[in-house]
Amino acid sequence: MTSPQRARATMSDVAAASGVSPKTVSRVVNGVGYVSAETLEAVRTAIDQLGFRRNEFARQLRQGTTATIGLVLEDVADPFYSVLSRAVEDVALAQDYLLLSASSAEDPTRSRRIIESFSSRGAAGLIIAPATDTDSAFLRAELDAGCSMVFVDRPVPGIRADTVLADNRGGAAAGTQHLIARGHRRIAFFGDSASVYTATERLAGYRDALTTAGIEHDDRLVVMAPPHADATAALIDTVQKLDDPPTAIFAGNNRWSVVLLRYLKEHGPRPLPAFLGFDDFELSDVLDPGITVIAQDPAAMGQLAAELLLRRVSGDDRPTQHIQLETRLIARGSGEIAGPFNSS
Amino acid sequence: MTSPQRARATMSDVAAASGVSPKTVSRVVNGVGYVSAETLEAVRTAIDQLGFRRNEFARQLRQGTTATIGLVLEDVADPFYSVLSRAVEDVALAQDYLLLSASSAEDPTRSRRIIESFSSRGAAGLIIAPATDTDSAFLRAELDAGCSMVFVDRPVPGIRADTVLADNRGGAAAGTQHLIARGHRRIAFFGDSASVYTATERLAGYRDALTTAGIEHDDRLVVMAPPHADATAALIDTVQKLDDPPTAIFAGNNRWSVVLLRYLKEHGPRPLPAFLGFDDFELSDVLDPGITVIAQDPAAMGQLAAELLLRRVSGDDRPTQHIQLETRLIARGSGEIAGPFNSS
DNA sequence: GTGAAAGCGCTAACAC
DNA sequence: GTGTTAGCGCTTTCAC
Repeated sequence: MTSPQRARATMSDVAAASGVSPKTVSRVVNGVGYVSAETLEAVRTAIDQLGFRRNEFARQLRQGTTATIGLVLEDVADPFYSVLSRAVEDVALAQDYLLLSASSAEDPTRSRRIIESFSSRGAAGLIIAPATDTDSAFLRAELDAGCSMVFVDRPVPGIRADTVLADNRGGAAAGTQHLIARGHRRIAFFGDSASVYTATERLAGYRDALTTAGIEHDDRLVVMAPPHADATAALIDTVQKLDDPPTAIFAGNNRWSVVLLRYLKEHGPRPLPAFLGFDDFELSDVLDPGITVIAQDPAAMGQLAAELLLRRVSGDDRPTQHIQLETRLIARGSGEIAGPFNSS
Repeated sequence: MTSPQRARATMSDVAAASGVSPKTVSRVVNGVGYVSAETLEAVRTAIDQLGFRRNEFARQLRQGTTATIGLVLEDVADPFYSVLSRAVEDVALAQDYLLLSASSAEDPTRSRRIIESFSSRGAAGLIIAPATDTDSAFLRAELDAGCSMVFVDRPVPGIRADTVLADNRGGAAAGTQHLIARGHRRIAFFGDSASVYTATERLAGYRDALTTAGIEHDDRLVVMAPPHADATAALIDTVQKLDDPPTAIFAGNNRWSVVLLRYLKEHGPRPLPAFLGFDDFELSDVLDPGITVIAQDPAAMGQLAAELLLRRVSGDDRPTQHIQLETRLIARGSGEIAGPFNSS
């Protein structure tokens, strides 16, 4: 049983032990300024002996800022965000920043609480995938207080800050067009709640493609709801049991893809309808047929956002940047099932 | 253009604005001690007006601790850990704790750096999925310095601290037994590097079951390697091309499951061998056949660890606890493919 | 119910 | 090259 040495050594302790002033210890610890090889050695020894570690609070209180950035997203357990999160972390750590992260769970109140905590803990900047209805006046106040922000995945209306977004509309249009080109005229679209930015953008892209192809819009083929609701089965059923059911399905995000694929396996019409999902996911290539997707690049999104933020934090005050990431269609089979009007 | 009010208001500012002393403001902010309704009102108004927010560093410098816990895991992008992470976060937030998290990437140096940062930022406690070869002397020093720790998924040899682990050995034995019962005698095992605790435990469970059934161990059927290596295809090939190839495959973790299933889809012998994976994963039920797994419960692991840690942090000093979570076999089809010696 | 004084551990500014 | 002084913003202690 070692007796726990409750009190951490301070710089003064180290200074006393090595016969120099606290300031010299500070110089050694931070590698700033000149220190003679001799005293350096003495101080280092004392540091090791006492197990000294710099007290970050004191340092930060003095300096007013921290090498910490905050990440707020909808749910770390969602693969899209967990990959993004890891990318942010890697950039942060490479520049000696630490990452605070939390899931807003799409709850504006929780989201605000998180942002306040991060901010009052001196996060130098924040990367935010804003929850729907995030209070923008509040965010603006934070921005004005000098807290840099980069928004990922979704913008906040009325907030001037850097954004890194995917080309949701263009990607969804390309996906829909892909299905149309294979003879589909009745294409169902399942997206998240209409209040979610990405969902609405993707729906718009879907509609763009239908319009371009001169296909009538049938609202009964469109479902906009959170995919984790228990009601999903009923929603899907309603669409599938139309007199004129869809011959192709477009899933608006990876959560919907999973729910729909599960449904199709159990209750799906045979032969299976064509299927295309927005956002790639693990095992999409292992399913049979492989799932055709409009792939986003969450790692790139996280990396770019982190780099942008860290530049801002270090004083870059160039005009607000809006980065749009291209999406990429990956054909694996499910989206290449021909529709009834296929003429090829 | 609102001019950014660079400096946040302090308690003194609020005190001055409302004509009281800083200490009274402190009482109001922290809801401690008695304050007359009148002054309370005045102080609150000043706080809102000035946009005051308590400076956590100063508070923490004074108090010596923070309502923050740190989480160190292998990789947040791994679904097992991302689910665990979310569970920890929910428990933490519910008790007004913030979560610092970082991925060790199985690198003991990175891991140590992360733990040091967390600790010197005053994390009240840490939840750690220790990287292999984590320096235990270092951890012990941290523990002695008063930083509570709970280890999840893996223990650290020689460290006395709470652990929350899955029944890796028992689960793997049950899985192997399941395959044996269906007539398999040649069962391949693909696990992570032998240096990884869970990998070795699961291998031991696999061997337990073979021994119990009186089946000879064939080391050529055992692969222990990190599943993200580029060499996986070659490793799998070697096993598959044995004169007497396996009729069943046991994947030692979800990363290996994905790699193996991808291989089997493309190059697998037909009919497919039986397949069983340790740890459940998304879409395991949507694949055809559904993938039989030994399911762990990462959310429960995270929740229990967080609750345990927060109790420790609040002064609970009962003896070290070791929680073992049962695993659960979920039969979905892939593990029920009969082997050549099936007699049922 | 409220205030004054001191100090947490560090570093910026300046002196030597 | 190294030391001194002062103070970051808060809370603890104790006095009123």
